[in-house]
Amino acid sequence: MRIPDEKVWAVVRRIPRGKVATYGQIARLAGLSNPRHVGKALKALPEESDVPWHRVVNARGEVSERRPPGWDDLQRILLEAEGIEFRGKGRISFDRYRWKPEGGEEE
DNA sequence: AGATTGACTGCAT
DNA sequence: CATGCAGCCAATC
Repeated sequence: MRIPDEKVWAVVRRIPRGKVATYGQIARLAGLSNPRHVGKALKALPEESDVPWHRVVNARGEVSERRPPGWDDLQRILLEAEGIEFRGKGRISFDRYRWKPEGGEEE
């Protein structure tokens, strides 16, 4: 892998419980040039990992659709378990749950 | 080696 | 607020 996927996982691990981050934020923190690579790293993420990949959402504040339908539904369940509230169709209130990277990681 | 795709983003309409 | 188009890098075909 040319892209430091472990770095991405490290950033995702830093996400406090009850908050979410966008691929762009993670990509920037991980030093990646393209947010798409974040998705690739998460795709290669082993399930035995303790990385809260479910806290990673797209810029619109909604869960991204993966290739196999149904997997994204699991993410929503996990987010609700974290205490995150969804809007009508499955969108998250960013103003409330957006994670502030290395600027005051409060929990 | 060239073309296509992919867990995306940002700005314009 | 939803939709459309372009940019981006790496992996895969």
